[in-house]
Amino acid sequence: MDRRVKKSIAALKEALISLMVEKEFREITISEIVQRADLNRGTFYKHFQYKEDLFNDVIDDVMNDLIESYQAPYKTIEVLDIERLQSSTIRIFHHVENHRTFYQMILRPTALSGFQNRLGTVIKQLSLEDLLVGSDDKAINKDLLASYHAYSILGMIIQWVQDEFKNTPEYMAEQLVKIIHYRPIGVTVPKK
Amino acid sequence: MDRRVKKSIAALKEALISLMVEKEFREITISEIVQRADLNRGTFYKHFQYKEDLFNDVIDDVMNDLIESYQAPYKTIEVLDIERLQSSTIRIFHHVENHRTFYQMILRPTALSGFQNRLGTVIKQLSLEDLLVGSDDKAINKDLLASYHAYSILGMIIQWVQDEFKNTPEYMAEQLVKIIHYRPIGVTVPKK
DNA sequence: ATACTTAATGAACACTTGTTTGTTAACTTT
DNA sequence: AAAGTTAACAAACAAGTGTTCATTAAGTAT
Repeated sequence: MDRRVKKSIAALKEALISLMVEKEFREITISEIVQRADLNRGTFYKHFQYKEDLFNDVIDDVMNDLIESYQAPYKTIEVLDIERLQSSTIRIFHHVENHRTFYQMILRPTALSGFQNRLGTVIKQLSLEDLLVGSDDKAINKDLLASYHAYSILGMIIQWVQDEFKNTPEYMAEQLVKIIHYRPIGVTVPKK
Repeated sequence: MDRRVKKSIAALKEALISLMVEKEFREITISEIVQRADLNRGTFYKHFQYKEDLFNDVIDDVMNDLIESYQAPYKTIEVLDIERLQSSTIRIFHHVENHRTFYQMILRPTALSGFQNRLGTVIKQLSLEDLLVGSDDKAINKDLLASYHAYSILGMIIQWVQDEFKNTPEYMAEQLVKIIHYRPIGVTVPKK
C-alpha cells in the first residue's frame, strides 16, 4: 500500500476520533475532519464516500482487537470445559476497558445507534418491571440482568429479521423460553 | 395541539417512512422529505433540527405500541407465575410482526446503527465458533441462540458503560457467568 | 363574529456536500 | 537513476443545509 495513502487514512482516522471526543458524530463535518487532518477535502473523497465509511475503518481496528482478545484464552488452553468456563477466560470485558474512551463515545445513549438503543432501553424497562419480580439472587446485579435480558431479546429479533421472518412469532416465543431454560452441557471438547 | 402542527408532523412522518422504504436513511435529504410532504422546508425546521429528530418521532409511535403489547397479557392475568411463564404470554414478537416493514427497514444490516450491529455480529460469530460447541439440544435454533448470546453481552457492556465503568472487568465476567447459570425462581407474585 | 396568536410560507444568506478537472509531487517499479 | 503511476492538491460547480425575516392565512379564544 502506498505510503501516502496509509498516512492520509491514518490522519483522517485520528482527526475523526479526536473530533468525536468533543462533539456528536452528527455534527462533525467532512470539512472539519480534513482541516484537522491537514489534508485536502478531495483526499477524503478519494478514499471514502461518507464520514460513516471512515468511521467504519475506525471500528474495524477495534473489532480486530476484540477478535484477538476473545480468542486469546484458547491459545494457551488445550481443552475447553464448557460447564466450568471460568469467568477469568472471558476476556471481552478487558478488551472493552482497554478501549474505554472508544466504547464510551460509541455507546453513550444520545449517540449514533438511535433505534437499537431506544428499543433496548424500552425492553430493559419492561424487564425491570416484570421479569425480575421473582428474582431474589442477591449476587446478581439487577441492572446488568435487565440489560442482558433486553438485548438478548433484541438479538433474537435481529436474527429473525435477518432470516426474513421465516418463523412464526409463536416459534420465536417458544425459542425464547427454551433458551432461558437452557444450560450449556458439561462436555469437554478437545481444542480444534 | 394546533391542527396545522398535527397535520404537518403527520405528513412529515409519512413522507420519511415512504422514503425509507425506497432508500437508505443516509441518502434521504430534508428537501426530499418536505417535497413529498408538500410542505415548506421552513416548516420542517420549525419542528425539528435534524431528520434524525423526525425519525425519533416515528420510533416513538412504534415504541408506544411495543409497551402496550408487552403489558397486554398482564391486564387479563391476575397472578403471574414466573417459572411457568408461558411462551404465549410473550407478545413482543407479535408486535414485531405487526410492524414488520418498519423493523425490516430499521434492522437491516447495512442500515443506521452501524456500530452496534458490527459489534453484535462479531460477538455472534465468535459465539458460534466457541460457546455452542457443547450444545446438543436439537430443539434450540443455533443462530437464534448465538444472536441471543451476542446481544446479551452487548447489553451488559452498554449497562457497564452507562454505569461509567464503576465495576471491574473481572466483576463483569463473574456476573456473566452467574447470569448464564441463573434461573428465574418459581414464585407466584400477586399482580400489582 | 372579532381579535389574538402563531403555523406555514417564500426568499435570501453563508456554509457544507459531493463531484469533476487539470496540475504538481510523491511513491513504486524496472 | 529514469520512467511510469497515481495520490494529493487547488479551484470550481450544483445542490442541500441550517438559519433568519417579513408576509400570509389558518386556527384558537373571547
